[in-house]
Amino acid sequence: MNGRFAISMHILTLLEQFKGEVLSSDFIAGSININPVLVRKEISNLKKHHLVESKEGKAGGFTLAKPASQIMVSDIYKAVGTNSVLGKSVNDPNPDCKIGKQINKQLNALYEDVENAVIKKLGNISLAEFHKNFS
Amino acid sequence: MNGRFAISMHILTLLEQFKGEVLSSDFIAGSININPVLVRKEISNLKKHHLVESKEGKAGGFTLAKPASQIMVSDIYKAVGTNSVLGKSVNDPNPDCKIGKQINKQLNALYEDVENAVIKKLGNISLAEFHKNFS
DNA sequence: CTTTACTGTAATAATATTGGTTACAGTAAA
DNA sequence: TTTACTGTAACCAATATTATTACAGTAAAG
Repeated sequence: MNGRFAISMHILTLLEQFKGEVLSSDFIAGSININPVLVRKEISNLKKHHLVESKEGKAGGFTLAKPASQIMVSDIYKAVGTNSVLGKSVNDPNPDCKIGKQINKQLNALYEDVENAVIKKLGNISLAEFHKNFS
Repeated sequence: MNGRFAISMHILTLLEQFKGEVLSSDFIAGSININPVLVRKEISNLKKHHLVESKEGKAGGFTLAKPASQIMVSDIYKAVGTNSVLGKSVNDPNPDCKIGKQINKQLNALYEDVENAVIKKLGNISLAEFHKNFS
């Protein structure tokens, strides 16, 4: 995976920290230390998954779409949802080989198992709980 | 993660399938459909972790270093051990922000938790069991 | 109604990571 | 001493990721 999960977590934790306020992409980018456009792109995705709401125009910006207690870290993980935990099985193995012929299917089954374990684990933690760790 | 875990799984499953025989990197590469040098590179790592043994010279090649029943998929995962399941927290966040200052520490704790869940899951499956799925 | 401070998004450039290839020294069987 | 391998280094190509620029659209505030 890439750094997108970390960015989404950072964004959402910030929004919880400043709940009640509307945060601009510039402000958020300043905390993460990345380009504001990346923040807007990432939030565009979080909006699609109903985790964040935005307001356009002057004094516009972002807020959480629902209470942090109702956002599970697994929701964030699924929203970011890039590639699998164990990587991709991008190879195009030899179909004339018994192992090559079936390896992708078997690996994908394994990947799915692990993915579910991860989601279960992250489903135990809400954004509110994650945020409580910040002293 | 990248495709290295898939490659290692493929290599080890092949070695189990042809146990008793010594497989060359050319043969293995033919099944995976990648370059033989990549196979040797990946096996170089598996050797370091005592999962594979090699024999140099003519008629040389590779074999499993121990019975497949004694190799857990978690061992393979740990051997490949590239980056974390949830990605990296490569950002260099703003230390003047309460969230930015602590986010990496908090994310790393989360990552470790998830990593352990994955290892636990993969610790239930041996290479022998994985190989049994191939009909 | 125009200025200001924002979002939204496309297009592109820079950088990092990953995978592929060539080359060749070293080894051991035949 | 030839042959068929491993072991690695060095380099190149392909791909993925992240950063930047640019600008249209929106809404509050004067």
